[in-house]
Amino acid sequence: MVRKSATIQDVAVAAGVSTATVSRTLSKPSVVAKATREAVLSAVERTGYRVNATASNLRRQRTGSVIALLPNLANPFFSQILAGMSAVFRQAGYGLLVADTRAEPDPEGRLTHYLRSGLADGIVLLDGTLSAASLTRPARPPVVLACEWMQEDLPSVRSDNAGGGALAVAYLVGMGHRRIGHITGPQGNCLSQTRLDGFQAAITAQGAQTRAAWIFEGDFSMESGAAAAQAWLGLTDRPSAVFCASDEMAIGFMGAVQHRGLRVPEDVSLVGFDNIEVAGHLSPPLTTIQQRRSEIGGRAARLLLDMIDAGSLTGPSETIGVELIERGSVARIAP
Amino acid sequence: MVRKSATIQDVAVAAGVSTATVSRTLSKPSVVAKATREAVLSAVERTGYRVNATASNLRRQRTGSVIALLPNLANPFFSQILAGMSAVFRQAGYGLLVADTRAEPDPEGRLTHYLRSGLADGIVLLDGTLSAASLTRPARPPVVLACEWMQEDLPSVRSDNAGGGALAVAYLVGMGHRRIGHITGPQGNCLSQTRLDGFQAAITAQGAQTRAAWIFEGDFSMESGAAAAQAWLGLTDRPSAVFCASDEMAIGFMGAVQHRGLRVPEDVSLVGFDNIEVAGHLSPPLTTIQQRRSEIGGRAARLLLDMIDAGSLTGPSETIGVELIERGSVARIAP
DNA sequence: TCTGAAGGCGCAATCGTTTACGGGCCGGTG
DNA sequence: CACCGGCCCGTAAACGATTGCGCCTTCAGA
Repeated sequence: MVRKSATIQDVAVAAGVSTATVSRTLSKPSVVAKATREAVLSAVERTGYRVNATASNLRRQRTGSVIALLPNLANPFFSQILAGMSAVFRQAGYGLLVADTRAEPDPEGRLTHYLRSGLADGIVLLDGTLSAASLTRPARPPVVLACEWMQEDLPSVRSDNAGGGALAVAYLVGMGHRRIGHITGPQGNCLSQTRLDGFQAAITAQGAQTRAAWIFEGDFSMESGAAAAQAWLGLTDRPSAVFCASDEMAIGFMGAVQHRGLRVPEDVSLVGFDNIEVAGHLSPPLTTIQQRRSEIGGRAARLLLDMIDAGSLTGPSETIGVELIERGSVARIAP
Repeated sequence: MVRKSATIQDVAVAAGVSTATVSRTLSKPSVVAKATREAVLSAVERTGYRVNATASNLRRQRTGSVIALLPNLANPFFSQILAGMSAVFRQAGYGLLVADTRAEPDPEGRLTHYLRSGLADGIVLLDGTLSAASLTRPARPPVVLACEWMQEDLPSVRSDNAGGGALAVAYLVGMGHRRIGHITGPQGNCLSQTRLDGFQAAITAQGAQTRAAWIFEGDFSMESGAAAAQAWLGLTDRPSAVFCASDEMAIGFMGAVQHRGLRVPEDVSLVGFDNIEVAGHLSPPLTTIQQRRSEIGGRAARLLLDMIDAGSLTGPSETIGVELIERGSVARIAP
């Protein structure tokens, strides 16, 4: 027969105390006498007791886990943020559940589901496009947004996206570029908009120029970067540099123009955004704006934990600085 | 005051039945009379009742979640397998917990911890290097390995790695190559070994040649691919093609030789392994062996669910076929 | 010696479900 | 009419931990 694992009862018997004392020894060791504590710990050791998290959670009216809702688990960008959260939650004794919102139909329904399900003590939302009406429900768990943000005043942790756009432009101008294009993310996305705003403000501030025909709409994917390259190739009057709102679009762009026999950075300079791992191994290696993904994840996790502890539905938003990683995809040109 | 969410008691009162009937209606609708069932469902609707998973799990002696242990959450290769598992587990009503084994010290201890903790009803292990002695414990949850495998007879779901190596060689020979090198994964890794075996068997079978100096040891990373390129550059007698045991190493290799001013595929042909997303957007696009990562994840998940249902610690291993994706990193040469 | 406070511990209720068991009720059969 | 077998459903006992309440000891101070 399979021996069930020991319960707190077994430990209590083995130590000659009550279950209450065992429980206290394990959770608040300071309130039990030294001798008792040692007897209990020894009994725990002997019986191989492990606290049953389910029972504990039921009694304590919590679930012991948090859930991360992300648009696409397969996207390395998101999974690196997850990695940052993972360690923080684990140390705090929370399990990290993951769910892919876009893998199935009705992503907003999924969010609503998780808000109501009581499956988690908190939610990290990595998809700012979801705007569930259920966020106004009174008895929902705390939610923090990572990377993206929404109109509702949910706390969020994100990079300085506008600053990144400005940084890219300043660098390009410093390298002698005056005519600068941009590939945006999908329309309506907060990241797209903020990076575009930062880009345009810096263009003006730096005395560079851009124009409507040089602003290509993408969706962060490599394919859309390649499509932008086609549009760029079709221009009679091309910008000498393009700031891409994601590394993936920069890669798509680069691959497509190289495929046409043009060269980066001689024929066009590129600056990406994200600093994904492959960026440094391309030819030429990609100059890009680095987001500290792991830190974003870690901060979001800690923020959520604070809210859970405080029983609060709101908290302070945070902005993480970005920096430019200089590599080889931008040419120095004579102005 | 914050209204707690309705319990099964509230529903029972609202429907004028006992809690047992409510529970039965929700889990085995066929055993309650139609009229009763409708009354209960209506009461559920009215009260906004949601079953408390923690209480249910406690009573049913399960946890309702499975845990995926992966060496590195930030690695897109693994996260895509996760994505494949995610949907399957969700539909089966299981939550998917993730944990990063290598993010913290003592990965084997972590595995042991999860085996004993009772936190999950099953474990998907994506790290074949862990060989916890605890796997022999009698009362452990079922475990399946995905991608990798171990000496112990745990069920596993993996690609046809040897077949992939052979496929690469056959293709290269078909393109006229006779002198073929290889970048392996880390020594001792089962994937490395199997791909190497498939490679060498095919070299012999196809009448091509390789030699010890053309076999470079890598670790699947871009850096190690770049290092292999340095070694390759240092050879006086170079192979005309290199089969890389991962796309990442192929990318590192390609970046490094291009950086030296050599060209792919004119100066060296490359075949990768995995077909990661960026492979098709490189210049040249990378010819590679495709692994069906999402399917691996899905199959592993289903296998684990079967084992959980059957209360079994063993199950059938599966091998998923691979295919060669022809792109532009291999030149046709005159033999 | 008596009193009060405080430290240490046990009793038992409680968290919300599931499910074995048994008891009505109804209809059919002998 | 008695009996029996199915349906349905309610009663109540778990599942394993946490914790408010209160009792008992001990010890210091008067």
